[in-house]
Amino acid sequence: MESRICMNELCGALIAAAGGFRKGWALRSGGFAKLCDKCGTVYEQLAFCELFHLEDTGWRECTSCGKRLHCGCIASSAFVELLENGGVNCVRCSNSFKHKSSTSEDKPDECGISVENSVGEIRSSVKMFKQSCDGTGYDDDASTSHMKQEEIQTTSTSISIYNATSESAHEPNVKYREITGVKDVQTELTIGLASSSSQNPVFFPTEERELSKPYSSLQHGPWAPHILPRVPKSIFPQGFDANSSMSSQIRVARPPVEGRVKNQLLPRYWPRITEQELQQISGDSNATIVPLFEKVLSASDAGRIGRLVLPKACAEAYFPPISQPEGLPLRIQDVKGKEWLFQFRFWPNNNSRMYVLEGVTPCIQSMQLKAGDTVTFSRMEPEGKLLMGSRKASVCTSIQDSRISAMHNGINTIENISNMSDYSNLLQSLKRNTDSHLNLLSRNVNSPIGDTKSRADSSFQPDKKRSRNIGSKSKRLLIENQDALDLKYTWEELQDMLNPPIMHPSIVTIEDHEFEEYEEPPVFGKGSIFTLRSSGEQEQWAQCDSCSKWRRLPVDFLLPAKWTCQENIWDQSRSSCLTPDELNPRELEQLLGMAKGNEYHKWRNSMSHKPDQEQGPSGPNQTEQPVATTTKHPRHRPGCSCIVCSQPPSGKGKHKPNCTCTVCMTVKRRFKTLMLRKQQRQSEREAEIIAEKGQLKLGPAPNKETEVKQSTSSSGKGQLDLNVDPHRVQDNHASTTTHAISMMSLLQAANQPLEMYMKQNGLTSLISEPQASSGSQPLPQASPGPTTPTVQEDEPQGPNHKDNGS
DNA sequence: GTGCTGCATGGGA
DNA sequence: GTCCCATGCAGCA
Repeated sequence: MESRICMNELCGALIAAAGGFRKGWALRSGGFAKLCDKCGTVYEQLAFCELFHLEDTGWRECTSCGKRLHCGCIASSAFVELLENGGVNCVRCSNSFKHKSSTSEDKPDECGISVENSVGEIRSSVKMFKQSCDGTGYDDDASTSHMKQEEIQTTSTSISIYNATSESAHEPNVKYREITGVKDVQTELTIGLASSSSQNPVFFPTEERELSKPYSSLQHGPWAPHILPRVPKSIFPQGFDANSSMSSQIRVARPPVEGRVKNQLLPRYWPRITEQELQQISGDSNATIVPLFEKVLSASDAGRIGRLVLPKACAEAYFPPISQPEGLPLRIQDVKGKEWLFQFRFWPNNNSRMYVLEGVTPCIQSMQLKAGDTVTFSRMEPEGKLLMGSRKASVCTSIQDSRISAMHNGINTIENISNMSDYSNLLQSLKRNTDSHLNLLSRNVNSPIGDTKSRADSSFQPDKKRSRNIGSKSKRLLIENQDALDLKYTWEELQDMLNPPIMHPSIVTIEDHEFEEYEEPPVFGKGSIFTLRSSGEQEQWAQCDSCSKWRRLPVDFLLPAKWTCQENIWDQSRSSCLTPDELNPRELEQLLGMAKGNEYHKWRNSMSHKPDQEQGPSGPNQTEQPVATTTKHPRHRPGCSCIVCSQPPSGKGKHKPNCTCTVCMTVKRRFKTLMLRKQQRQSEREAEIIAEKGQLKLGPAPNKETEVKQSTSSSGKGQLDLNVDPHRVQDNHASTTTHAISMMSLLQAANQPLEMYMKQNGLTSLISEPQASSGSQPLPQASPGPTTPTVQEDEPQGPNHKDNGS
């Protein structure tokens, strides 16, 4: 058994992991402490404020007004006012609590909290504050303890779990169990001390504690300070500023002031929850909500994988300690009162941990969250229940966050923000901000209904960290790829996308720069869906904010934030909410289905580039088939002819076997061609074998590579025909021994733009409509093409290719 | 082929 | 250089 010297230099007792920490006691607040039996030095303690709170625990209740005071940890410091003498004041009645010191002889039956720092630093210390508990709070007069020390002595394993289910939380005799095997225990309110394992006990004196070490041995020792800035009472009357102003949001989420920098939560995790949101969460109950932290959902968080990566510091500070990667099941209640069960666990990662909540997908979907939105974690007091809220990445927050970001960047102060109009300030802040930040905003402008790509969503993240994501991973974003180019909106373009609610701004001159000042903040356009008719004509569909019906609008109409049927000036017959939907349910479903993956910038692209007017699926019975941007591949737009986009949809909505749409016909033809080619290769091999046999007699066979080279050059500039006309293939079979396949030629064939191919081959458009050839690369009407698509888009093309088969 | 799981990788602070 | 964490990805079911 490993022995250790007591870290208390004045003590120096040799303490064994097995027996040295004989004295352990549970906090009513749900934590444990262990101390040297000789000197009383506490080695590990869970400050209750940093974990779940049990009902009636974790609080001090003002004996005068009943207002619950918190111990003063970062998470809930809103409720205390520090006193110069180290005490805390009830912010309501100013009744203060005494600072009680303790000695080694004065060991507490249960842990209390003391405030021992006159400059606002609160330390949770077992030694210095003796309190008993009567179950209603922390009352010095209480003499009874529901927890007998004998019951709670830690053993050599030093691992205990305080099974704090709602029932047991009130029971005098609280059950304990070993942490091993607790995975199956649903520990909604489990408080535990993941102390050092029996195999590897770790104890650190304060100075040596490293925050990267497991939770158990860190942060929650008696010396672990929860440092708070001293907050003037006047600005902090109720814990949270009733005005959900930016400053109040920042103030609510105070980080530790100094010292253990690593222990500080990064600003991006500070909860910016507003009073309004708090009320929404708490509902009608009298419960107090303690905002813990928040996180902007990344693409992975919001993805289907169902794992929400938790900031390490937050996870370790506010979630129960876990010592095994499997972690614990965790119940978290959403704002609707629905409880979700997640698995809170971690992955070992570079000598550290990555904390994740698993199984969040249903919850994320229920909240209709996507990347870029924010999830907030709070704790309901006194129950200690974990709560999960959310905030959409709305324009408002982005404006606000932009301000915050700008301020963080030293761009604007609160003062000059207040001096400027919101709009002007936003513009100014944004304009001065990085291009990426700007682009992030712009990319989401007028984004259509439905899920957009997660990357785009994540790019909407306002703060600096998030904004840098867009360009961080080279794999994710090559600057020259199409997506990146799509991001390159100019500032002027972005301004165009802002739809000020009134059209006549007043002009304000600030530092020789003129700004348009609007009475109301700018809004981004309402989402809409862009479709392509069989005629090639683009149109826009917007949903009435009043009746939710979808109306057809001109494609170039920029929607305001709110739009109703009454504003449908283009179609008087449908300028009333009483007018039925233009689309039948099926069409509507189709439209909405296609909204997924549709993105403004793609529409914009198609507008600016005068899109490739290739037709989507359109048959004789589909006189009007809206074509949204493809979701198959992020770079592809309607009409993209690449091999990816030509594939039939997989999964839901798969085309029927007898479907004769362009895509299906293409695939069928390709398949046929592929089979023919396979046969052809087989024939080639056979012929080769025969030839080789013959060569054995006549002489050495030509190098295969040479053969390939020769054959490639003879088959039209090295291009490969994946979709050669079967008949021609048949006809030319005799001479196709020269056809060879290489990966490069396959790729070339697959990437051959349809338009180029058609142009080079003098083929007509795939669609019969004349508009279809009005793309950026007009397709010559070399011959009166058939009205049914002539699909040969993948035939091999060299720049001078004339005839594939011959 | 698809989805899940656990870990690895690498950019950025 | 260290740490965090978003995401990639191999292995597996």
